[in-house]
Amino acid sequence: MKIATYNVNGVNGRLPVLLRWLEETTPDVVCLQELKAPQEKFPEQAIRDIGYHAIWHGQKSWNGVAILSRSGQMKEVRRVLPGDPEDLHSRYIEAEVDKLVVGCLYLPNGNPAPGPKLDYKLNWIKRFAAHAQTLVNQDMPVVLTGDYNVIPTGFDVYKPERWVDDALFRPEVREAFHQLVAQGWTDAIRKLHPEDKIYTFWDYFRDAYGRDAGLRIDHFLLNAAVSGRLRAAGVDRHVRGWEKSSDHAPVWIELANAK
DNA sequence: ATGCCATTCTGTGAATGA
Repeated sequence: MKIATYNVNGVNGRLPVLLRWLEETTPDVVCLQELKAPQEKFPEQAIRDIGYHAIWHGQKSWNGVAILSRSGQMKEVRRVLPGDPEDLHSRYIEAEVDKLVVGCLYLPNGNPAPGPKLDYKLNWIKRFAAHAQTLVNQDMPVVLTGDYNVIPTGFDVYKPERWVDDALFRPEVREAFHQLVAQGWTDAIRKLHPEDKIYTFWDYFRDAYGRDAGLRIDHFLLNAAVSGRLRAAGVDRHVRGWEKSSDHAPVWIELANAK
């Protein structure tokens, strides 16, 4: 089965691109981030018309996450990240689908840093790590995917020295991400492509895509119950080159069927 | 250091993004 993640940067403004990509690649499960649409403005019918059942948690103007499934048998587990009832951002949704637990996340950006946005980001990672700790050792296969807004290493950015003070690459952010992974998660893209330069985001500015000045910030973390089924992983880079594209490209993995 | 571009909306610029 194929699972994909895509930060769409506006699900309604991006709808033609999203539908074209879904019809072209037909992933079984899709996690979307940055819907930038209130709950009632999610384009459910257009997505249903091409064969996907959807659950989503919208928010006006910002954030927003969704999970799509072609099998249609999806059981929502939660639509908020536990740990802070005051946090109203729509940044996490989790479901059981096709005998997997799928967590779809949009981790806070954190810029400008330092400052309250970086503090919010670090606190969000802490809450996410606490939740991930409850999932990592389960017998159930778990896939946590989305826009992590973290550049894991200097190899994951075109010019690391330009990013040292940025909230996507600051040492404390990288350290928090590495501690999360060290719970026992597999970074699926890097696992299968340890030597390749792989980016998932290219800024709209300065022809970043044309210069391949990218970042790897959209990730798949797999627990041990599923990591052995990982068969392929990649980035649909060409989608970033389409007219009216998101600044992110879709990222995907393929899993062998369960024994 | 800033702007570079693109999204959304209690809009016509501001806030946000990475």
